[in-house]
Amino acid sequence: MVTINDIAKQAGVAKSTVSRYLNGGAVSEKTKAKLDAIVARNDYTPNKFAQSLKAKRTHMVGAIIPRLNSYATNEALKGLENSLRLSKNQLLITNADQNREREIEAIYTLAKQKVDGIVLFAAEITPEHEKAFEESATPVVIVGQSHPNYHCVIHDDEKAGYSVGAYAVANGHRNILVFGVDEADQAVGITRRKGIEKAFVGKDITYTFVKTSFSMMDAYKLALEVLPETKATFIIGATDNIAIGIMRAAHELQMDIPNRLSLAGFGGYEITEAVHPRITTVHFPFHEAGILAADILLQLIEGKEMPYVEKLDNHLMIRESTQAIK
Amino acid sequence: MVTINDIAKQAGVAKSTVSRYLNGGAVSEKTKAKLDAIVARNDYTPNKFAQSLKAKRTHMVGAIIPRLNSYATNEALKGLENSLRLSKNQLLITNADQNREREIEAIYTLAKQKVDGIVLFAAEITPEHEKAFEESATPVVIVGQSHPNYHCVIHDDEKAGYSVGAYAVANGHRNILVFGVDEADQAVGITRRKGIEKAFVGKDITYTFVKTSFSMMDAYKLALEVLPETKATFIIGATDNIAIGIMRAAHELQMDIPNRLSLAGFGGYEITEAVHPRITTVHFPFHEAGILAADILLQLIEGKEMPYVEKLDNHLMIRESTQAIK
DNA sequence: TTGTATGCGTTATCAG
DNA sequence: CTGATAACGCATACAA
Repeated sequence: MVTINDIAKQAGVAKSTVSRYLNGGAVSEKTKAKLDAIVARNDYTPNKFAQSLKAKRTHMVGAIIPRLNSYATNEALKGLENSLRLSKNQLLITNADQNREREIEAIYTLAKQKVDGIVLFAAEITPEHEKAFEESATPVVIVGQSHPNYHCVIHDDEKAGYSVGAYAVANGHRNILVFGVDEADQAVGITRRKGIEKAFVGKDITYTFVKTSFSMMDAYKLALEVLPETKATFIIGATDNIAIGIMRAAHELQMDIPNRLSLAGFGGYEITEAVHPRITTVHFPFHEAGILAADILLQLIEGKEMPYVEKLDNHLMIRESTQAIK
Repeated sequence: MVTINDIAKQAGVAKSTVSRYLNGGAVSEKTKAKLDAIVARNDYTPNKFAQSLKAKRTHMVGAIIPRLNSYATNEALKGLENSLRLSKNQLLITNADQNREREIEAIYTLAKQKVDGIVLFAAEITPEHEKAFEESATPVVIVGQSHPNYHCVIHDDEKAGYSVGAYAVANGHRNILVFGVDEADQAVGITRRKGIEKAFVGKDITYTFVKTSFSMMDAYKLALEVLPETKATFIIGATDNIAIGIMRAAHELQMDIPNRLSLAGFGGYEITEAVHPRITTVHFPFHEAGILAADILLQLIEGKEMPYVEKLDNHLMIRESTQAIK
């Protein structure tokens, strides 16, 4: 490995001069030219670890994601990585695989790696999370959930829920079935649901709520039980994945979508456009969420003050899986 | 930040003793007990950078992936990360976003970060790749493509192709349409196709090949053009994504699957089981590929010799999207 | 503008 | 079994 010392020797100067040259300090034109050549010839690059040891700045930021194959986090990750790359930072992705302990562990691991900041794609913020953040003393941005003590990038889940609920009502549906998730997930389990229900207030709607998980397969199985008995004409899945699980069950049960049943989801995943019929859904700006998270984190790392909550907009996309009651 | 020096002072020993204690060297029971307490109390952890500076070993390995939302790479990544975590290594994921330049750039970036090794999920290995690997002098494992100069974990694509081709033939299909991809992707574009075609040799098959990309949308658009005219009774998509694109087009064109058209794909993606009808496909052990890649890389880092090619098996999963000719 | 000296936190060597 | 010391590669205060 070629070090700053090798360069200094070849150039016949002190290594401190080379260091200055590298970091934009005062160097004479002549030595600068000489160093230009020598550095290029050896294609020398400074040792990041030696630098970090001094500078206390690693130019690495960690991301903790709940699982790898989520359209939402993947899109956000893309935005995040891109912004980070432009500002010469490296993204370190850790997959917690839906496991809370691994999520906490990841915070500590990343802190040990001395990342400059952490982006957490969260379902839930527990006291253990807070403790871990406390101890690691690292700037944090949370994506997808809101929390009073941390900087958050969130989606307007209440609006999203309301859009779908109001759309169903406006199209004459009076019996509506919702496949939701546990309240542990604040954004989806509580806020989004609240938005949906708000649309029903004072409207004489028969409304049923059943609880499932984020898994396509679980939604499918539950739908297989629930659908045959339902009188509902409009079904809302709390995510597009859930909607797809429901759709599969409906197909197998020969319940035509949208004639027998309207179906809507949330997310705007690519796959909702590839199935038949295409699924009505709410499009969330996941990519922008990633970019925004990078922005905020970078500012935080610089020591700047930032607003605690950034709420992103979303909009309903009406497609063939839903129709008005005749 | 609490350092080895602080610990040493508190314990009234030399820091070298603490270091030995930390790294399993010879320490008396008494000082060991004392250090146990002090280290715990301060919850001291060694500074990774100072360690890396000495050890020339960062315990980080880099993964370069072509894109984030690929079922295949996500599964492999999961296996990879898990194995790495068990051996106390950190995974650094870099998304090249289908861009060859960014792929090359990533190799250099990771090398600068001094990762101990690199796992490349590749579509194609160009001379630039080779050059980058050469210069970075880092152990490399390539997943999904084979190359004579590097350690590779590959799938038996020829067998996979043959399975599907032979299945179609055995079920009486005589006119077969294949949606393939460019030959730049050796594994899918050449080997897999070769396997398919091998099954047709000497069988009096009318065989048509059309070329598309890996994108679901592209396959859909192409299918919309090609399907109306085709006399084929069996369609093979080179990946499950392509198959899904074809399926959407078939739905829109009111061509019933499987009665009018049998449809098969490759991969075993979860989504093939969630659509209706479920798609016949070849299941590849992506997760195992990741685990195996981690294994090999770790050995390589230790300086051990390893076989250059590991080929993984796969098997056909027959589902409702295909049926025999009546 | 340049060079010298020192420290960052750790591990390894070697003498005690 | 322990401690002093050098070394890893770099940045910087200070002197020249």
